[in-house]
Amino acid sequence: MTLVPLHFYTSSYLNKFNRYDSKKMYTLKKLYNRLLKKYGPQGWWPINNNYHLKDYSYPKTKKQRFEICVGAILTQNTSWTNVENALLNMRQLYLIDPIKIKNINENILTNAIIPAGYFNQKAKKLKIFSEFYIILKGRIPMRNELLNVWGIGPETADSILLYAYKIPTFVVDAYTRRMLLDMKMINTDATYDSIKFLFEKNLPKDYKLYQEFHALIVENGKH
DNA sequence: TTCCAGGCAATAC
DNA sequence: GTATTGCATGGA
Repeated sequence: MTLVPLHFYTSSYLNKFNRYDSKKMYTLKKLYNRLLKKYGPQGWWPINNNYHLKDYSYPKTKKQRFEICVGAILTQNTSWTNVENALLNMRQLYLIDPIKIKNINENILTNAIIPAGYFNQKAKKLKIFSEFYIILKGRIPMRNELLNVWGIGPETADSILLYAYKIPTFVVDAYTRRMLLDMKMINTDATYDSIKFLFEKNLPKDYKLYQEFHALIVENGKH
């Protein structure tokens, strides 16, 4: 399977649906096109409260990369508006920085992220993740390394890899599962990894496509 | 008032 | 190994 740019997924491409595509592949591509047409590009991951539509060059700086990681942890089971308020507080304290987070008094950090909910747990998670991040020294983490960090589960790990590091790994969330269940493409007992594999097997490994697809699924889930 | 959001770890069975 | 429970704010 060749790498296909985002623009390739247009209705004209679907009209030329070819016999080498599997049924699942066709279904997923059709789903993607339907969502993209309905909601338009989503511009994820938002950086500094800014959605960069059709610009897949982010993160542009190390600070932006780390901000995505922080946001991915803060948004666990929490609405993004609450996370934005927590990030706002953190920016005012110059806390979008792994060394600052590692060294700052945990109570101050906790206080800053109160709007994000689960603040005691998340403060601890940010501390632990920051130490891990510092040790990386800029190296791209392996998925298993991320999963071994306390507080980082499969969705957070994949979000970090996909949006902070542009690694084409598909992010599965509650909306994704619900949607595929409705489409009868999976059973209720499908594991996270099996759902992730379903997308990765049937779509080109294109980080732009995965970034947009996951964001569109979330947007659709909100409706 | 109740329910749930861009999950995860700990505990129970 | 799978099912349940605690974590917590803010908006609908």
